[in-house]
Amino acid sequence: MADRKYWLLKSEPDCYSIEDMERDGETHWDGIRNYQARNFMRDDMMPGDLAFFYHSNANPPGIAGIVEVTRPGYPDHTQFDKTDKHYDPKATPEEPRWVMVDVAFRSRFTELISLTELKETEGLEDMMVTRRGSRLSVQPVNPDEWARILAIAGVETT
DNA sequence: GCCAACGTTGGC
DNA sequence: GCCAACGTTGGC
Repeated sequence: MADRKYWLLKSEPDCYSIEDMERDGETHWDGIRNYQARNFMRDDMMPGDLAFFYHSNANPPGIAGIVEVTRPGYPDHTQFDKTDKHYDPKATPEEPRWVMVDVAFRSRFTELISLTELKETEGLEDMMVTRRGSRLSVQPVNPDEWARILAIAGVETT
């Protein structure tokens, strides 16, 4: 797949971990409430794209595995649900504000690649996640960075 | 728990 | 449109 794109998706393992992802097999990536992240999901993520599953707010934080996008952006149902933490009173089904994608489990790394290790790896200096203060929860990853990280993980191909 | 680095909100 | 106040993210 020549035009496949690569991503990094953050999730707090206390909330939803790579183990949960492996167990579920597939899930909605809902609850994203940041416009830049939304735009990536709405405009750029396509089925077949691959993403690192990143554990944030974790000890240690880092990349835990890989998921594949299986459905492109569509309205995030939690924005309409008054009982949901991510309810948005300004969103309507006619004019939804937030989107989600579906992702499927692909692999879980034998060992998590910690943020410290990412920061120490040559060639990853420009990744958003290795830069201080980066809070974006959906980030593009370039093919070179993707390959370098797979090499660390000891994964042959994906 | 602290706090830096944001993004959002709302008064003006 | 400016910007201060506030809320959130997320490493440490």
